[in-house]
Amino acid sequence: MPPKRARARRGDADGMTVPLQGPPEGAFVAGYMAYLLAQASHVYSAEIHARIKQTGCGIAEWRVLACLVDVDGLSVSRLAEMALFNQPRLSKVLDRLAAQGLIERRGDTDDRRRVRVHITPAGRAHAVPLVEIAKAHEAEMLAGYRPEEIETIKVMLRDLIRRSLASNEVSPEE
Amino acid sequence: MPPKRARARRGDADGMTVPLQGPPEGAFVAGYMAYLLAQASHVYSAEIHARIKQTGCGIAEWRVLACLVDVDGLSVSRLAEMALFNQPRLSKVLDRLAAQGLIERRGDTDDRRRVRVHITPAGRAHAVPLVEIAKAHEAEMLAGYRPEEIETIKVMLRDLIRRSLASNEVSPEE
DNA sequence: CACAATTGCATGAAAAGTTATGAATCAGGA
DNA sequence: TCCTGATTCATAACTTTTCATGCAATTGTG
Repeated sequence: MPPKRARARRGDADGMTVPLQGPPEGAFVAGYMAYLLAQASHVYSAEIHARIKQTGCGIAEWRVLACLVDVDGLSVSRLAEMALFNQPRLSKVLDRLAAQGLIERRGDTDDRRRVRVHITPAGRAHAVPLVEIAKAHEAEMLAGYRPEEIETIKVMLRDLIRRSLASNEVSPEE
Repeated sequence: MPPKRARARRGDADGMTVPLQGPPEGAFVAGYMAYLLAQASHVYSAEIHARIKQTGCGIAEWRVLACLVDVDGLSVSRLAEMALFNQPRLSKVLDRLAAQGLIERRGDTDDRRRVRVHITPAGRAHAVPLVEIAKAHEAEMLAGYRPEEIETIKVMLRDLIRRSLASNEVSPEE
């Protein structure tokens, strides 16, 4: 057992240090939506990432497995979208997961260009406890909120996501 | 000038494809806060990242420069916190920025372990237009919201960030 | 003051990610 | 059918990030 890093703040299994305090007041970034979203994602997930890593699973691998527990048999590119990876990166993560026997690639018989990704029983056995850890973490993190507040936040985020996707779809001007 | 990828949806200067639609309804990840935050950050920033890259600046470099435009002369570790990098990664980004003459490292005279990072005039000249691009992007992205809605979202995010930092600080229950 | 512990940063080696491209397959006309 | 263009995924070459560690400076302790 490693000697337990002395007095580290939590959420740094990757040596990542979480900000003690954000940027100074009045700074550009402090009011910049893209920064707030990135910071929120970063600090909110720091602890769960640390816990996942402690199990020996990488974060990229965890994200893919979590998606596959939800919906199995996606094509590579759709899984990449869902896991927020570009396609070549996902291909390499899949290589690693396949090497561990956690996923399996199967050719699509209808469209033989396509490869469908399936989680194996071993993969599911690996992933399910991680999902439990994630659920427990979420419960801890949101313990200070009332249920309707949580719902409000999630609705707002989904709305922002929907609008962002809409913006990104519009024809590249010119 | 490169032949401009055909018909790409916006926000993929890095070959990154932005989801057409999130995960399926009822999926675990669809309701999982960490995922929503990551997805929101991802899709919201896709387009601005694409624009920044088109200028020839990398995203990591942009994040550091944006921070330095806000507050110059931070130490390496504090700048790393602000830019959401771990320390070795920031050190290497700084190497690249220094090689381009955009930043400068100066030893702290009080504490000679410390290195203070300063943006150079060339760095500022490089960064300021990028900040303008970012501001324009933010205005576009949030054009559909009323000002008080935007404020509400930002307040909620800052609150979530504050609470997350607080959670991360508590002694590791063990 | 001497010495152990800590802090701040850099760095080498290994791992992972990105970019550009290619091979295979499919789809839509002429 | 044959050809052109698009789609899906993998991969090679290159770049970046990570992990572990080392060195130097500072702090705390007796």
